Amino acid sequence: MTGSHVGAAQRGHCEEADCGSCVIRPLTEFAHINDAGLSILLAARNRMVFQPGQLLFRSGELCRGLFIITSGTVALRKGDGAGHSVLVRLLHAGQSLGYRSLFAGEVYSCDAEAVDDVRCCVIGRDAVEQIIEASPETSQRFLERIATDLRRAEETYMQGACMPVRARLARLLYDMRVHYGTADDQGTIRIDLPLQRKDMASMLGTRPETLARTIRALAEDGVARFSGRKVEIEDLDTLLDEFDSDGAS
Amino acid sequence: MTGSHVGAAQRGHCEEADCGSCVIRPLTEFAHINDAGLSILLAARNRMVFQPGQLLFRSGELCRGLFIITSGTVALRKGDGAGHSVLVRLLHAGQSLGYRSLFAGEVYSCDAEAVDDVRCCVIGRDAVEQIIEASPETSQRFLERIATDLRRAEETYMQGACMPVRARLARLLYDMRVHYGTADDQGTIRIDLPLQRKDMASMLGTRPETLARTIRALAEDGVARFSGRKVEIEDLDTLLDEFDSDGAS
DNA sequence: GCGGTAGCTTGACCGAGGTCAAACATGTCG
DNA sequence: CGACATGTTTGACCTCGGTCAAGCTACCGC
Repeated sequence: MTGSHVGAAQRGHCEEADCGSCVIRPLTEFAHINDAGLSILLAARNRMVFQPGQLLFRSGELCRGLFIITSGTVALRKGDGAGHSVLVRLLHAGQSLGYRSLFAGEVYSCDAEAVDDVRCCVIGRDAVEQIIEASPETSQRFLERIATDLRRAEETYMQGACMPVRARLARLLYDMRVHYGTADDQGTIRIDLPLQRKDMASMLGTRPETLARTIRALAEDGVARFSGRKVEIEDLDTLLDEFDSDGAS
Repeated sequence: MTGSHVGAAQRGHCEEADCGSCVIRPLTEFAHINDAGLSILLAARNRMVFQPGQLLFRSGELCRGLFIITSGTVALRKGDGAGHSVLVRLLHAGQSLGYRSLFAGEVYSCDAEAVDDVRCCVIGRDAVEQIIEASPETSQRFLERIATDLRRAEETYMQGACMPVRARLARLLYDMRVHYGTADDQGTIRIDLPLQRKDMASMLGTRPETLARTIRALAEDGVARFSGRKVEIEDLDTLLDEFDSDGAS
């Protein structure tokens, strides 16, 4: 996995001269734009690379445009005035970011931080407007996207309000399985967590200490075995029970 | 209260035959549609009235279309599988609802409940699509709207995660002041809360008992005086301090 | 008036999770 | 390799807020 961004992968995503043949674009809101839109996109897109920890943008800045991740993972972080900071969500290849501020006409409300090596294309806000004008169904895609984000945000809020940390952790693992997990033939799931404990904690709206304790509790109950950033889950159903049936053991 | 929707109030909002002269429309996402859009709107809109407690739609239903409130207040409620229910937000005249499901192409994720007597116009989803087609800048308005909602949802989430109930209550009062408050010449603010305690509590992500205690605490500290659904706030600054400076007294 | 029914408030208790501090691991760099 | 910094885990403690149960208070119909 460590070598995955040389060779095929590197060549795979938008590293070609042409957006038209980019393997990432079909995953984005620009999947179905017409030729007029495509040529605006091609002219405007600006490739960038970020090291782990670097910020794509920071809260309070004016929205320069739209970022489209072509490889890597980006974390959206929101800090309250005081020390507290919450990791709002993780974004992966094919997902765009910055659209919220772009469409609301507001400054960024989050920091966007590269979790690993991140490559992305940046499209200036004027260009985005032109593309939408040329290819109006693009707004539909963005409406869809934000509307889904909104539901998820509200669900996350609910979970924070009425589920214990343990159930939220179970759900987080369940979700991480998709992007960072593999299953062997016994059905054992192995997840390679992309985050350190304190970031996991801030995704769950809790502290590293509590997370550590919760992890131990899960381990003691045989739900999941943790070792550093690696997790092994023997049986997915036991994990599901953690949040389906309200954590009642 | 029972007689309030006869006479002036009834005549004021969209009770005319014509959407063009509707005093509410300029507040909505359809403020600037062209004549083509306007005539689709007029043909499609369907006026409805709801009593307090009635549901405009319920979670899980297919999205029939867009609701535009012309008078009254609507509460969006979200319940988890178990007994828990959270009041997500309040909506007022000029605001639309149902757009999240409409654009995401999902079923409703919340119950929408009339808080008081509510009048609204319903526009079928096909009509909304046609209006957007006729007047594409309408999508911009909706993008703006949802993007703002998303930021607010994320802020609410943060607050729940890292502010105590007391600070959240202070902020809620501060926000309610806009719609339900008046200020006299001494600067005393009087708010007439639209909700009963249990709904206030569910907006704050807490229980009525805790809310009652918090209310008492605020009263004892001279921040706000409560009496039933009436609140008096002598000095807005003391209220602001409650959440600006992290509730450190 | 008077009982009934919601809603609201209070008290007593308890538990999940936050905080502080210290030990332990895991790097990474000279 | 050892030294230092950074991340993780543990323990001890405490507080905020949830829960349960009991009074209050208001409003409503009779």
